[in-house]
Amino acid sequence: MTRIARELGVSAMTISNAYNHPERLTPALRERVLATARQLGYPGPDPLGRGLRRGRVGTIGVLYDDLLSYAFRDQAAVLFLSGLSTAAEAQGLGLTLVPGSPQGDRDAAVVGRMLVDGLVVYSVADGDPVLVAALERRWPTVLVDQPRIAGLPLVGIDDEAAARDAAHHLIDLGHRRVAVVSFGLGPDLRHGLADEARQRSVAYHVSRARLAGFNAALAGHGVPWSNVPVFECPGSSQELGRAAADALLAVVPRPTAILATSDELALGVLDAAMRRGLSVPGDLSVVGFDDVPAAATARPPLTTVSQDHAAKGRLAGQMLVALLRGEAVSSRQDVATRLVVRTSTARPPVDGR
Amino acid sequence: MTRIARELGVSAMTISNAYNHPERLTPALRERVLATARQLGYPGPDPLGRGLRRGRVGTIGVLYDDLLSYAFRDQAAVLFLSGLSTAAEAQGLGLTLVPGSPQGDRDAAVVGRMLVDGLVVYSVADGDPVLVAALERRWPTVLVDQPRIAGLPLVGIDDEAAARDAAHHLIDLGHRRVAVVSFGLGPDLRHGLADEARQRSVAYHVSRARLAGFNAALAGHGVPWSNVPVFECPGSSQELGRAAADALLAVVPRPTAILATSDELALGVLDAAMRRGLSVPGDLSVVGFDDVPAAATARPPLTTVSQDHAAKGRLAGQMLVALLRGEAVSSRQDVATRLVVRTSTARPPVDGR
DNA sequence: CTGAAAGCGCTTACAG
DNA sequence: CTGAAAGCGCTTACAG
Repeated sequence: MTRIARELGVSAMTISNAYNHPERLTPALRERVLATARQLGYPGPDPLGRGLRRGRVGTIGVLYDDLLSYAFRDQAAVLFLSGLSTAAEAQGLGLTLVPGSPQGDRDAAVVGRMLVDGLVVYSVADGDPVLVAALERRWPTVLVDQPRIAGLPLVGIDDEAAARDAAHHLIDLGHRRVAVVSFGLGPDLRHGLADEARQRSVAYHVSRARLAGFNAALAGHGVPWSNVPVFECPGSSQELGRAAADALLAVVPRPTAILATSDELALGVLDAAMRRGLSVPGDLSVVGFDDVPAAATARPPLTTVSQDHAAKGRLAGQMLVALLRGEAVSSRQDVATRLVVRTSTARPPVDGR
Repeated sequence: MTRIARELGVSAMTISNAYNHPERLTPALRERVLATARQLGYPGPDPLGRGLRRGRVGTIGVLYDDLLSYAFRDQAAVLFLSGLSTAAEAQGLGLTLVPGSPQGDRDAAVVGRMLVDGLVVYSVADGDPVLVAALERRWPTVLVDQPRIAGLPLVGIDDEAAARDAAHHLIDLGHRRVAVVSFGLGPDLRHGLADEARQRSVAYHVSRARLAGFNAALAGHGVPWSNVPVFECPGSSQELGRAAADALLAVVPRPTAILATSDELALGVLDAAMRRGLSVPGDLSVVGFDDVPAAATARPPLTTVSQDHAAKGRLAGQMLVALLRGEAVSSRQDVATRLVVRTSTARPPVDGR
């Protein structure tokens, strides 16, 4: 910047104004500044200098679960980020995704290097060391799909009620042999049936709440939770859902219905059923969660819990923007959910097997 | 930092040393510094101040294609990032993913806000405005799966030769009615058969090279390229591959083989074939590209072009680290590829339909 | 083992 | 319409 100033015989401040307050310069001078900059290869003000002076860097950080490998395989997460980036862009804010390590051993030191003005925390495990370190920085922060933390606004859905409705729907249809396919209960990538101890130590708010909702609805109608196998997948993808269903459907007598905690998993379940020659919903009913676009076009179209992921992202972004402006923000915003009944659910087969 | 210094009656420099050069302090003093910091809620040196002074922020940026929505749906991209983050972490460098906008209208202004020491550019479309703006910043940069840019080191594979081998394999088996399922030819998210004009204007290096390889092998053996339908998908996912195959397999006479430019697409093709009751490889041969883990476990296991994505990421990371150190770096590093023949390919059906 | 000084690149009040 | 000065938070030589 000094180079350009010297070259033109003007002050550094004039260069700064050429970029930040064009109206303060005569158009001719501004043109001369930009032309000289181009010529000397000056790419515009260094964001470090600006950031230090302004106390703002113009970027929002997104903290998500360790598992980069799965975080974006779920259309729900992608829709959320798309809504968030819409809100950020509207304010001229950039978005930085702080990646996890695929081995799940992300180093909390990355937090000390983060150059952001605020943070959106999206479905991170309880006690995640990066989360802990980030909270210490006391950035303006919005939580999404997380347990409450005092003083931090939260965006979410009523996971437990939504899950209860989903399970209720199966009960109403007459199902009594129900199994669950769930994404991670903890950050340690377990894969397989989750026993009682495992279920008691769930580290993800969303998993905890949805299982609790399933439990409440089923147990309330004569299906003891201990009779409901819960297959845990280390993420949310069709492949994992398929593998989980392969395990659950090999049991005799087979479950007549499967509740999945995401549509991606549920789509995998549909696929596994088809590969085994089982008819959905004739032999097996399947319920998803999220209502991603693929749920409606699946074969058969998926009964699922609908929520507006993009709206959730936009809302979180707007709340963070308000926080950055020092405006008051409501401590909790719930996005509505709604059970969408399509044709992947029906009464159980008459022979009950 | 000044607060802590004042509180303890020491200089700011001592505080800095407590964090950056612990050995320069007596352990007792260091402990006092850290304790006071904790007490006063000081989270450690502000990375902005450090960055400005050091001329380094300790973070590598990754520029990838506009489409966040698809970038991570492909296991190949995820493996690449995992390799890259391994190399970055080994040097204590953070990784910042600069997200695109899902609508493909990412604003080049984000570049002016990026706080990074260097850049890895991963399969970005020719002329992408963010890429153009980023190159103007003259950060140390490594290109991956991109066309050459003078002065910038490049990591890649010989896409054209690998594609040629894949197509050759089908020719050798006797196939003459071949179709192609390709991921994006341009950043504009088209979906459907790509005519000649579209194929001439391919904006992604990788798509261009692979189509050229298919073309060379097929045309060289009596299968004119104009007879080979190329179905373009706006990304790389199983769903898109399935939809593409549905379109291609509806044609009479049906192709006896499909070449896909990624395994994700090929897995979708397998699924579409199965849903139509077609046997693979009895009725249809399918070839993928990438050899992601799911290729080997697919049903049937997928014939595909194998490349080591994680190694590619590690290599790119190591080259960027060398660049940041001012070390010399070779201008081009190719990762090996190899056609892995599994059981998704065989001779065409005798009746040829 | 600890400190005083300079300066990284920028922008904000305040003058003129 | 343009400028001189101060300072954002830090760390690096250099002294002592």
